[in-house]
Amino acid sequence: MARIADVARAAGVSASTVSYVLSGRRRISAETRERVLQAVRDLGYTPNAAAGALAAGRTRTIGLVAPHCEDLTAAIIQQFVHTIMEVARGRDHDVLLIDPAAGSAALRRVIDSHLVDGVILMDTDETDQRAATLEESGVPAVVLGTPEGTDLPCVDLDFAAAAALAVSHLAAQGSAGVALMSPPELVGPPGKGYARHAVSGFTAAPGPPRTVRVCEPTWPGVEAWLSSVSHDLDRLTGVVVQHEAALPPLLGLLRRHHRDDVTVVPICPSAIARQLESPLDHVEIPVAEMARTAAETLFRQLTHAGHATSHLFEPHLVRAS
Amino acid sequence: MARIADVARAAGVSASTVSYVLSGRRRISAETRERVLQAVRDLGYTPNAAAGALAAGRTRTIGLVAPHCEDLTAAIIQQFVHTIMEVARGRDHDVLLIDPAAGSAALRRVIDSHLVDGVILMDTDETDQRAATLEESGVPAVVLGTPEGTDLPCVDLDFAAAAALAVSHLAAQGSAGVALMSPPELVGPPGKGYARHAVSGFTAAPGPPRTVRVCEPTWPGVEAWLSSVSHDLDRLTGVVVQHEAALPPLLGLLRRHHRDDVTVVPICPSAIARQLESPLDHVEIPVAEMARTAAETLFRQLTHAGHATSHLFEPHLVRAS
DNA sequence: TTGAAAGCGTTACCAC
DNA sequence: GTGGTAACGCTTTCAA
Repeated sequence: MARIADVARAAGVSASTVSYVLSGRRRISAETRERVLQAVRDLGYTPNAAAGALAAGRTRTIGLVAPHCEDLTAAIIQQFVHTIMEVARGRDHDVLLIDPAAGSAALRRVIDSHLVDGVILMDTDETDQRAATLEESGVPAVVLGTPEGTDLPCVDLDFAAAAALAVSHLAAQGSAGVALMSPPELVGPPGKGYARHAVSGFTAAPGPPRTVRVCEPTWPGVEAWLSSVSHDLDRLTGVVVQHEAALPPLLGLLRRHHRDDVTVVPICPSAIARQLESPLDHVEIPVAEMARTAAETLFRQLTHAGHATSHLFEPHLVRAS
Repeated sequence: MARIADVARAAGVSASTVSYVLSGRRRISAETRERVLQAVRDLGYTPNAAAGALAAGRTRTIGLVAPHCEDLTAAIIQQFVHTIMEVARGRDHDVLLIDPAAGSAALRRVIDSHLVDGVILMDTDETDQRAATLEESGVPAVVLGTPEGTDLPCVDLDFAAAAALAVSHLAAQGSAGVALMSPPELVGPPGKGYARHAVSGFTAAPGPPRTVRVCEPTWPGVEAWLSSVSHDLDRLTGVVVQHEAALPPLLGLLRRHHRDDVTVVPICPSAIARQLESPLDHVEIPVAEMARTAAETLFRQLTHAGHATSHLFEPHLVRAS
């Protein structure tokens, strides 16, 4: 494989000139540049990443801690990962996976060995050790979620507002009693911020009587959940669902029990709402936008070395078309 | 951050000794090793990955091309990715994501810049350009699926046998007419090998009358599919499903139409079969085992530099418990 | 059992 | 506008 010296020789210039042509960090005469680029093409030269990283002190790689899940949520995560990779590639960076199960140690190892220039941490807890580790390490980083006690830039949907929006949508339809179906991640410690935020937004919003219950994402789990909330409320007419994986069983069971008086408003990505048994009005989780924002917030730190800011997305209601 | 020279100084040895202690590639006296390790701990030394990669000519990183999907299949992919990462970490390697949408060019770039020591390519077509690129590049690699015209080691489930097994299971129950629900990926070019293999195994197996149709993974899509196959067959009593995302709508619609005379046998991971409306006998896709095998096949090439062999998994029927 | 030193292939500073 | 060259931090051969 050709090295930079080979290209330099072929083009009749020095190695540094080749480097500058390729990086564009120096003015090079048009003729010289053309000769160099021709030599690069002729020899099929591709710079050695390790050598570049060693010399320049940056790897052009970002680390990504993505959670591992077994249900419909996996599709969301993938969307996220994919979008982040898109942004990264657009800036000539690569993406290294960091094991979410390995916690702070994995982060420390990857950072200390200088494998990455920055990190995106998904799926943070309310008190997230990894976020603390990240902050203390000093690498550029962005977290998804709203962990407490960190100054790292966060990106998240405003889940309190999202739940409130769902309630007001149901209230406007004249709902008599509304239940929030929360994911098991609500219960901690450590709990997930988004679950807790949704509960507070749900509870605080004006409207009909309400109840909140956690649900297992299985058919029997949803069946049990339904009977619980039916006890909690005089009359159940609306369900706010913050638990994608439970949606197919919920819709199936409501239909089976002929409960078409119950309106379901999920808080979920539109891609998931579209795959359901019946199209539903929903509060959208703008996954791609959030991922893009997270990635761009990271790159802002990598390039301008400027301070990055958090971004809390406003929820929007998407009507079933 | 401490460098190897700092550790060497602190331990009163040379840098090479530190390197050897850490790599274990040379016998070191117990006392020296202890002193070195102590210094490593004291200074919090972590070797610089780029420097190591440059000097040793290997990155301890493997590349992974994982497909991007929007439905239930995403959970399978994640399981795969997660298992591969587990194996990689067990061998002190990291995993770099390679954009599946960027085709051969992405592979070439990653390989030519020596970002990775080997590659795992998922979701190959029957005639896969990327597999060809990979083979020609000469890097250690493993592909999932059975692309034609490559000598790269392949890992896959024997989908022909899997479909045949599903048919024989239905035949044993006295099924009168069986339909295969194929994924849209059946139609090419380029088509997916697994879809084509399933069709041939399905068709060739002895048993009741059969029909094969492709299905869109939506409720209307499945509705349309059901009416097509009902025309094809005198009497539909069994469905072999090679299309995870279509399972929830299929089960929902069969129930809605009170077709409990129809038995559904999916070819899918057990994790997915378990999340369904009703537990189903299914032909298992052993995702974790396949991922593990793929990763280990790659590492066999990385370490022994020996020739790796393909692995076609025998299908097994898993009964709903 | 250990050390010295020559690379590995870039980048970027300092000259010209 | 271009070239020389010293890093970057490690691995590994050669010598002792």
